[in-house]
Amino acid sequence: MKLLVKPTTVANVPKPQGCTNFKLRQLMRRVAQHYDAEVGKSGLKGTQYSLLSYVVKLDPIRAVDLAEAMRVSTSTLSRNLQPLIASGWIEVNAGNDARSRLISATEAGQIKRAEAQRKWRIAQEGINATLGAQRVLALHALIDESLKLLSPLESGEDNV
Amino acid sequence: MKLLVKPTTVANVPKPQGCTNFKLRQLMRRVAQHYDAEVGKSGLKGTQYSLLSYVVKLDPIRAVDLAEAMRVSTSTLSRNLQPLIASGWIEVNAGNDARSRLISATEAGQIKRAEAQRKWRIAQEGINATLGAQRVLALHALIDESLKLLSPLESGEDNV
DNA sequence: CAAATAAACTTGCATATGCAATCGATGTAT
DNA sequence: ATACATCGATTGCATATGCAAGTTTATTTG
Repeated sequence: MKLLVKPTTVANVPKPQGCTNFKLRQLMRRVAQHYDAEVGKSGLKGTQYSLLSYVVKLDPIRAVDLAEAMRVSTSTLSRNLQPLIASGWIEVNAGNDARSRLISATEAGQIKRAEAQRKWRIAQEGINATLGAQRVLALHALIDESLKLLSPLESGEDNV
Repeated sequence: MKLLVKPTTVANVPKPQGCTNFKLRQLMRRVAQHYDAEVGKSGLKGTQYSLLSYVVKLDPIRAVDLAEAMRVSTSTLSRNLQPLIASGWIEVNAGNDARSRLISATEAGQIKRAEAQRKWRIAQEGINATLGAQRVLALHALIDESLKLLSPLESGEDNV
């Protein structure tokens, strides 16, 4: 009996070939270009759109919390905020604590975000069309699962 | 009749939620950290390991061709080569053409690559273990398919 | 209360990334 | 042959990214 596809048992999974890191970067670069081409029409890079969107959604929020939500280092966040502050779309006000500050979206920022969101949707639908919704769904699911497995958002880690 | 799972027909695929661009970047950052932690022990960043590996494999190769193979812009490549040249792992020699140059790995570069590869393997196996080989395989396949669909490597585009 | 710790940000350093412009070398068409 | 287009590579500009170290403020401890 000749099987076209080997029966997949736990011990029978072929080893992945190639470097996950490199493959991810490759796709990320290509995808970023696609989004930038569309979202860029609003004056925002794709990354800036993501950041502004998170601020709008979580407004007002501390830098640490925003960094954790976006899973980016605080140092990166600190710097990535600058262009948006300079453009007047985001502002930083005093927090309860004298060391922390609260990040908010300005009036102009919310408007800009809404404008960019329309471009984003076009870009996203382009991806959905090119890759097929099914594939995009699978990719999203795989990414979400992988992130969970890789960084178990330590919350119940009181074990000492 | 109540279906637990909707039958999936072409017109019945739910729209993907969230931003593919952002999700990809999130995972890429996390994965890069994982590889850097291990490969870094050899003195190479994950990205530098990828670059050096490509040079070793395609040696000797022109910058344009290397950039296309790695799907990175020539400007990025031009700069990313610098640290490796400075470290003496890669060298650039004259090409046939007076404008082009040929990139090669030095003796030291090949040794360094072999050393880094051992670290890379550990990192990759860590990923395989954490995510599960099955999931990594699926992810790789999805990435490869997506790349093909997004950038049809124009080769047979002689239509004028 | 003073000293040691921890928390919240920021900064120096190094790298990654791409677009547009530039520069020199080739190739082509008239 | 000469003007124009192309190619191969680099550079200016702007952003993204993280680690480690530094600063200021708050909290915990002795």
